[in-house]
Amino acid sequence: MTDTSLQSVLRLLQSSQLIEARIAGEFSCVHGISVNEMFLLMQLEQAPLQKLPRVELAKRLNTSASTVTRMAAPMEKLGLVSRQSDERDARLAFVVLTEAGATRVSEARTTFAKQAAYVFRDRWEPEEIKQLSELLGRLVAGTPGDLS
Amino acid sequence: MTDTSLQSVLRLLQSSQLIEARIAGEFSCVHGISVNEMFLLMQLEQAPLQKLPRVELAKRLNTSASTVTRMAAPMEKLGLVSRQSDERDARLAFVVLTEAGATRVSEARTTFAKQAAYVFRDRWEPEEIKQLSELLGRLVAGTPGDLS
DNA sequence: CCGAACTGCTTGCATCTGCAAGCTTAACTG
DNA sequence: CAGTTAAGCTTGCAGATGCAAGCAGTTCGG
Repeated sequence: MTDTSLQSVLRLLQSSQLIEARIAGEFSCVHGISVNEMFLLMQLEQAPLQKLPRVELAKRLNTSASTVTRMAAPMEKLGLVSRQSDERDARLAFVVLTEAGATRVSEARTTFAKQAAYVFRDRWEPEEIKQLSELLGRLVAGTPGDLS
Repeated sequence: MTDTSLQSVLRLLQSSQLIEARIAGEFSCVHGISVNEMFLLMQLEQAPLQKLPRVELAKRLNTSASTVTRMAAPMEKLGLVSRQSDERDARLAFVVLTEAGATRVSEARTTFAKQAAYVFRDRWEPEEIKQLSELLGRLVAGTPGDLS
């Protein structure tokens, strides 16, 4: 008799790997950015002023500050984000979404949505996808970086 | 108006990151192996003869052959798996689950199950967890490495 | 029987990531 | 006000991973 929670988490991690592997290659070829880079842009897009301090961004992406530093550098060269410091607190270095970044993330989301739809192609009723979305929503609810 | 498939996949990837981050540290401290190493052992455990060729193992773990080679090496030194070649086909190098490996994966699964249960602590009805498990089951169904 | 194509595995290289240490700046304490 | 502590960011180092190349062994076609 297998534990239900165990089975859920196993399947969750496994399906996540599966989907990412299926999506990642084509996605980055089309848009020149990785899925994680899109996530970064989406976090900025969602922020009130389209900008966030690096530490805050790290929390929302479930990653470390050093990773954010290293992700932002090449994206800055591409002009997708820019750097901005705070007048009050000279320690803060905001990552700011540029217009080019906003355009890019919009295009990327479209591609991503198509790939997501393909994951559920046939065999899935709209109602079931909605159900899955709501259940997963409870797992991410209340976390700092809740997209969607 | 957000697309439901998009939302589902976003939440799926995000919750996967979240859960892995929450679980990984304690897990590897307790058992001396990573979650991915446990997955490798579980694949062997599930195989008919508790052994698999490296390429097959790679497919089931959704990873590359080189990763399997590099994961197996240290685990062999720990005595959790051993290497065995095929009499008929000298190219094949099976990864074989040892008794020590079987013991370890059993212990690890127990810890993992506790951590999985903790993910759903309060706010989740057993029925909901089951529902989530079944929906995710449809995503992994038919894939070569379906655990659970 | 022999060469060509293929399969399974390993290894060099590049990339991504986290941790710990270090730097700069801010806040707190006596 | 000075010294200490803390916060934000970056960087050196180590570990994990994928791709492409290379090697060994098998299979297929003539």
